[in-house]
Amino acid sequence: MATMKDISKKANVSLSTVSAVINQSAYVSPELTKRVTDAIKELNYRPNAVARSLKKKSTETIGVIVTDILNPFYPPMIKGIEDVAFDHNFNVILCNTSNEHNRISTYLELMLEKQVDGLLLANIATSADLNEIEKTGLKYVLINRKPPFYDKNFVGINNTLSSELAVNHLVRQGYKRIAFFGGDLKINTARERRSGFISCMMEHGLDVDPKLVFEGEYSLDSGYNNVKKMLMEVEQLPEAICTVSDVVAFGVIKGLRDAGIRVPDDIAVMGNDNSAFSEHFLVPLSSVDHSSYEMGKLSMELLLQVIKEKEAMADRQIILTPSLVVRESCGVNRNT
Amino acid sequence: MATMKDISKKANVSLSTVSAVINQSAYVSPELTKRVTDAIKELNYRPNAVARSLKKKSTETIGVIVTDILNPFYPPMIKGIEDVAFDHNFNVILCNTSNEHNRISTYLELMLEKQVDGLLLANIATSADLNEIEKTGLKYVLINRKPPFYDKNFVGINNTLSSELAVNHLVRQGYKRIAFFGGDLKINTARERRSGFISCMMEHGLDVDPKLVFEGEYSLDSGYNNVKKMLMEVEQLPEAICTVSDVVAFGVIKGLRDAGIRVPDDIAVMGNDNSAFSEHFLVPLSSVDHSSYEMGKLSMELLLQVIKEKEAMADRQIILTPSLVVRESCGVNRNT
DNA sequence: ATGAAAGCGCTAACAG
DNA sequence: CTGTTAGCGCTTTCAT
Repeated sequence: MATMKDISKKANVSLSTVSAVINQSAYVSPELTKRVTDAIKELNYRPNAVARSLKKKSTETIGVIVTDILNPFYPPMIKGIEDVAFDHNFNVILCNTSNEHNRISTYLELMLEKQVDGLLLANIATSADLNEIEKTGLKYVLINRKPPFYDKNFVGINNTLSSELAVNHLVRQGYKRIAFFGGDLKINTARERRSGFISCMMEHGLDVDPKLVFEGEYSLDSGYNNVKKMLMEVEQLPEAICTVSDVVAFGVIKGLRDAGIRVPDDIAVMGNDNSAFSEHFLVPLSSVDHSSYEMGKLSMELLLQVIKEKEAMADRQIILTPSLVVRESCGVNRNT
Repeated sequence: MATMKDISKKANVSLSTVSAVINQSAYVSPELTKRVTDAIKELNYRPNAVARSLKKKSTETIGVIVTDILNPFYPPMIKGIEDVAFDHNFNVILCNTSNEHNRISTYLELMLEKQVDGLLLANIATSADLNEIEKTGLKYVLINRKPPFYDKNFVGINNTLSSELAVNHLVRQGYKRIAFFGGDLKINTARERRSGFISCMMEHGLDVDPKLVFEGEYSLDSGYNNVKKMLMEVEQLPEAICTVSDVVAFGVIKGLRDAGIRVPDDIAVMGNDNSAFSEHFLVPLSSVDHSSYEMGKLSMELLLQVIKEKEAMADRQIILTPSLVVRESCGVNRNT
């Protein structure tokens, strides 16, 4: 690879002149400029970003840490991140922990060593994890989940509202006895969606049967297993099931099907997330869209601001508004 | 951030001693070693990978270029890549062209500047693209698709066989009049799958009606539109449809459904890819698994070898064997 | 076995 | 306006 030195020789100018034309950081006479650009072309010169980074202490690279790229929630988010990174000539180092929690420390160290300019982390839910992140001293923004009392840079979604949208739809469809298939209550999104469900039910003057409120995980298996459990333990089945996320809804529908229960004819099922595939699922899933592409985009834009700002800027929490997506899994309005 | 210099001062040893203990590149007396490691801990020192890279001319970073991370084909592949990268302390810079073909040049330049140790590129199908890649002088391996006459490092799948598996299954189910919904014939995978289909049909002594062989793209819309076309143009519908990929099959099934044609009762549909959601699709899709996770893994392993080898090593083409996955979309055996 | 010093390719004072 | 020079943080001969 040609270096700046090669260019300076070829063009018969000094190093700083070469640097000046490359970075347009100072006026250079048209003549010298041409000599330099010609030499660059001739030698097919490309600046060495590693050397530049060493000097400038900035790599124009950020790290993105996600738990499982196989989860359909992530690809749109990553695309959003990558799109704005690309527009700003930043690169994205992808770190996929594959749900192995201990990988995160290793990634954090690697990112530190590689001198990334910042970090984007999806689904950090515990103070312990947050601590590790803080210890790196890197700039960062959290996405989607957040640890207790977290009040720094964040972009997420109004989870309470997402449940309300779901319940309202179900109620409008005429369902009254509604179950909730939730997630891990250690995670704020699961807590908020659950409480949004309960309060909205009360708002409608509807009972929530404690036997019909399940905890679980954000996984298909969790939905499937909780259906089994419900079928065993509950004598009077619900008319509708409100789930904490689409993947859970997928599991629920599978479980119901396996038990010979039709969706939506016998029981309606509502998702939450609107993941890529819900539209094409066994039974097209009504859901609540969280626009994870937008989340990715906004989080990267926020991070970029944080990075550019020399002085620490005020932290910001961006909360997106979810929107209802009606498909087939909750049937047709019963009232009409 | 603490630097090696800080450590050397604190531990009262020379820079080279510090370097030696960090890299275990030379014997250092236990005593000095301890002084150094203590200092490292005390100052919470992390080596600066940028500086190291500048010196060593290697970044332990590779670039991965894909066309669209939203395509369910990619996440498993990327996961495979990332998993082996992680095991070797490599990082992955993700480049998502979002199907904007011109983005690829920009990414290539960025990767060059960032001095990545190598490149993994999925779905490079033209000689023009290949040329651009070659011009960078970077080490690379191609995944899945390949340009005409390409005989360098590659990991892909036996596309001919994938069609044969599909046809054999369909024939075994008793179908005789079988359509083929293909892809863009400029792409080798589409060509190979198509010719695999035709030759396997002939092998079985079955006619292939030219009106029942469609070109298209690897997209849902393509499948959908070709169904419409078929419905308009063909008087006698096929008993089964063999598709070039799952997304096409998705479109086909949607199109058939919209026309009131049931799958598999009226027409059977076979996928090819076995993408993540096929199992949960409207009608669970029978398909041919390409194990894209494995492809990702193997390609990264191959690239790592290429990078480690000082002398150019012989190029290698790894062709994986697909396997049949039977679900519901091709119905139950008609012969029994 | 340890240390001194040169240099990776670039940027940014500073001088002229 | 252009050139000289001193590093950025690290590795690696080469002496000692």
